[in-house]
Amino acid sequence: MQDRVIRAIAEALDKLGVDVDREDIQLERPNDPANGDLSCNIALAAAGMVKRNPRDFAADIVSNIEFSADFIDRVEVAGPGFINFALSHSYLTGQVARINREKTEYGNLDIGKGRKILVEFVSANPTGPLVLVSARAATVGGALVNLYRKAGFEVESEYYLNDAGSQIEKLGISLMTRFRQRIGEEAELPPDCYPGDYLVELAEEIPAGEGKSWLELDEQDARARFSEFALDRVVRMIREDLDYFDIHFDHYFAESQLHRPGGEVEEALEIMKSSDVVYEEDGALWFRSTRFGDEKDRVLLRSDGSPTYFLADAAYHLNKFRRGYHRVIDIFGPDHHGHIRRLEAASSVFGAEQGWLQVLTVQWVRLIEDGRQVSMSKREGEFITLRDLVSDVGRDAAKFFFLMRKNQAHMDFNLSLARKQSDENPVYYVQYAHARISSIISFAGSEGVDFPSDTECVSMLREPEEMELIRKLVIFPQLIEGAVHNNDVNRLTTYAQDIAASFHHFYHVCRVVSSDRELSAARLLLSEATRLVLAESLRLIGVDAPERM
RNA sequence: GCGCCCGUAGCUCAGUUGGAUAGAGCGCCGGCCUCCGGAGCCGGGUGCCAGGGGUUCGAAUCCUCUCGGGCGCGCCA
Repeated sequence: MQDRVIRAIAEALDKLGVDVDREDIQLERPNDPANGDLSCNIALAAAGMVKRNPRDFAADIVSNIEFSADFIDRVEVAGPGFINFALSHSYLTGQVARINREKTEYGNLDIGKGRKILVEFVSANPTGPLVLVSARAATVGGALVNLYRKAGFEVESEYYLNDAGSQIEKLGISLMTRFRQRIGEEAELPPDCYPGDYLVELAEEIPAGEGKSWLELDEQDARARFSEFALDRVVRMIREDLDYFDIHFDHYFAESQLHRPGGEVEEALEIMKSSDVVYEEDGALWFRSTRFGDEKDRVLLRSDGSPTYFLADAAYHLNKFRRGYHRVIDIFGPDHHGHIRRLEAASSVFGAEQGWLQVLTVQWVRLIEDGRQVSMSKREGEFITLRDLVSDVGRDAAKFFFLMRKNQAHMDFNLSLARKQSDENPVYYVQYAHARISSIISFAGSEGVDFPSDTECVSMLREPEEMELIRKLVIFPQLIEGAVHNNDVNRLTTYAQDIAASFHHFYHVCRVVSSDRELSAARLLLSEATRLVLAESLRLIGVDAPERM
């Protein structure tokens, strides 16, 4: 739709002998409907170049522009020199028929052209249950995956499992301590270990005989046994949490595999050495990341020769790069934003182009109840978890609320509001619209009004509320495009609320099922088109679209 | 001190990658069910868009400085 308009403007400019890049011709949607459906500012933007008054220039463009009447029925100059286009009635109503035809494929785009991308998210350390930030990241990541798929990318989702390194050792020590306590030994949890109750529970699950036999091994082997046991259970717990939240990953990528002999850790090191971006100092090996805009250089190998967390992370990105993704998106928590530069630096050493790695950050979530902040830690070492939140407010409300904010903004999560199963809660507002439409459609069927095989009847739609609704349904593909382009999944929630509101307005003014059979058929098609767009928006967000509630 | 993020209505936040008169939800007040779902609709807003400067036809949006809040700044992960 936009392409057609841009082409027509470009042709008009050609006729006037004005040379403008097609890229520079941009369309937008005016907020005031009096200004039409699409607006172009090219006359304003190019007035300086052609040394003309923008309004006169715009008028010249308008008089040279050509459209078929079934697409655009009005083109006019307005304000300081905007060129405004009003879509024709037959084009708009025709879109209602189109949505009914394309169904869930409406809004599918081909900007991905089947290229592969990877979205890595959550990736919380497997040392305990998932907490709130992870829930937010899971929601954003899940929606992003859906969105990119809709835009024509081949998308894979991945969870990076830090199953190596010191925190796993501490996890083992923590569990070992809990086990000792369980069998009546004197044992105290060392500092820096994990004090959460879940480890006490895990210690109960270890068969007593087996646990005791582990304790008889030498210190290091004993720890390893407990670590292994803890890791297995905690990972299982995390997967269950994600399952419960209905977020699924194509891959779980274990850090430990990077450390295998000849693995990516070694390779990444070799590449860096041969790229002349490393140096030795104080017995350690450093990456000269400042050369790529990082604040300081980073250690790759400690003076005892062991690899840092960063080296493994870099190696992980080398692995991703070799897997041939067109683009890789990482979603980081607020405490990791300092890692962005160094990973971009490492990626470019491995040969990735600028922009290959896109890192999004999600910010902390504060819970608010009755206007006051809820303390995030229940007791020492126990934080409010994803599971706590979901069992409190429900999956749909949690996801919807997370996506009402842009991901890089801090958010106050209004628990009292999210819990309410009433009109005040925006999730139910949107879901209610979907349920209501479903109900109307089945009512229509019971009254003998069915979907017509011939969709000509849509031309009968002409009430202002009908047209307002149609205009909003028509922008769905552009909404998807903008959301993908900016990695802005939160636009979908705003849009869904907007569609729901427009439907309710329509519903209160226009009776769908009436004695006028043709009009009823037309409104049934409009209702179904709305339902399809709502359901699809909710699907992308990861929220159910119920037929009854 | 340095870096990143944030600052928009009483509260929580949108704001279409620089556009025309800045929007929604919550809260508060008042209306609307003999009729397809009242979890709905209609009406009620004096916002120095944190503040100063700049860029241009045009700024909540871009640049710069200041103020306020969050998070980072380890041979931890």
